[in-house]
Amino acid sequence: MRRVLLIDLARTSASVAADSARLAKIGHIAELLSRVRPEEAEIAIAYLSGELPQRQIGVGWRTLQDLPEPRQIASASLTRIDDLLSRIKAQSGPGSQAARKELVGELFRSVTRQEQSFLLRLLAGELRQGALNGVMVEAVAKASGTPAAEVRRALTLRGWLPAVGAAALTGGVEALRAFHLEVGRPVSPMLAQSAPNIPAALEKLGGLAALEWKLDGIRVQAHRSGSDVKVFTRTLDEITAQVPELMEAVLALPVDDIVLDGEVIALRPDGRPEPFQVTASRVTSKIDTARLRETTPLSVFFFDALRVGGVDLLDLPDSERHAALARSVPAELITPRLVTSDPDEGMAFFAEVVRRGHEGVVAKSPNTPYAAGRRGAGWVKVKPRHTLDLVVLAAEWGHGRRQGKLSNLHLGARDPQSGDFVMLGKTFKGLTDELLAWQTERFLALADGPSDEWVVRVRPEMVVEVAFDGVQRSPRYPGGMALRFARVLRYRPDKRPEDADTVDSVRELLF
DNA sequence: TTCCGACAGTGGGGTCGCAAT
DNA sequence: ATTGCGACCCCACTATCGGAA
Repeated sequence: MRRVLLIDLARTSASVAADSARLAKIGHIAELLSRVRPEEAEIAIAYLSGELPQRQIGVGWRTLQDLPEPRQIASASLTRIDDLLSRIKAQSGPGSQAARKELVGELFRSVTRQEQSFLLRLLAGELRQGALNGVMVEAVAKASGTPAAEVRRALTLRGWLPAVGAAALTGGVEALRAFHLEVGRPVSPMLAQSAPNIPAALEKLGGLAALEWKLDGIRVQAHRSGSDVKVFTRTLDEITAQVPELMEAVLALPVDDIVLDGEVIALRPDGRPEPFQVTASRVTSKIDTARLRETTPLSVFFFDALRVGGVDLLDLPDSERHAALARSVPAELITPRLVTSDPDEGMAFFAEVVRRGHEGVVAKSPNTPYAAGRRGAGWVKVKPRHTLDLVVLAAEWGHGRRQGKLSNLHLGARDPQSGDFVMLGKTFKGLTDELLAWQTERFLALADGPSDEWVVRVRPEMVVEVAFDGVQRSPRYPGGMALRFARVLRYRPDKRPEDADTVDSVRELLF
């Protein structure tokens, strides 16, 4: 059988994009995977799910501009492309950006137009074929003749689908079952769905739930084997060196073979949380950590135990994992928690958490095992929600399925002194297709002032009700503040711009 | 037949490190 | 010294498909 080349992936990707049915997408990918050589399976799975074996190679939209003309004959092998991407990633030091650009040029010169299109979307991180990890799990299962649940389980434990998929294709279900939690290698973290309030969250979980403080910090997964500690983020990147406080806390535990899940956060001396920006800055700074921990110390709160004393706990229910956590970690390092089925008790807990300045509450089903991905809504987060009536100052043309529609709105609050509007951020969220069509027409009619290729400025007449999580300090916007996670609730045709909320009322929410 | 869980897509603000200017 | 880019922290919401009910 002919060797699978890059052009075959590009064609498969085009077929996947052309069919909207998920089963058809899975069929196209599985067909290709069944033909790929074992030594190139990992590359094929990575590319077709929008990832690179190198993860990141330091190439973004800017480096991908002004690409050379394609060649006519497709011949590029997956191994050759993979080698080139590794060389691109390896560039560093002075001259590296020019060298990367040169190698990217070499890469694109060596492939056809269809391959260029595929590589461009792949490297830009926008495959837009309607298939990523979720579809690829099913495709791997189909091509390897293994149950999707086994693929999913191995993915949770290994955290990297191309490796799991390659193992399934060569070794079948036995190879999948050989994946275990490995201390020092991060597992895919369990994520939460959301609910508007505590009663809704309790109902989603079937009545009884463990409620925990939701801290606005950085998710951490801590692994300890003997005196060796490693700490990983939600995307499985290692940050051990940036969080010495966490390392020391884990080393002080009485158990030396342990994997914990939790959150690091910078707290003020009075125990209230610093703004998220402070925690994020502290955790990402790699220079002078010793001095930073004096000025901005980190606290850690664990909420789950994946392994204690050499025993894996992932498949146990939450209540048992938490009991194991409580036995091996001192109480002051455990996220405060209340088990209840009483909505009133739950709402009082929520109110108290918010009063203390924290982000909200995560409700957890006591029966749920630790699982990333599709195994139901075991965790549900609840956060308070603010709303404002703001004025649309401009709108940006959308991309992809929003092409040709005005999508992203510039939002302004009224300045009572000047009578002008002060921009507080943008949002594209909460808009239905119907609303997108309507606002495109409406804003083109309101167009006014200097518009460019992307931004259409409009007369400040439309009032829109916006929900958001909070107000943060901004170095970018003129008022010095910006909305966090803004989304549209509805337009307010009954309101005039003079009725919109003022910058002063927004400033009151900034602390 | 209808309902609902899971996915993919569409982008948001902020900060860092690094290389180029 | 400043600016631009890439990467990665945090993330909400809608449309769609297809299995569950």
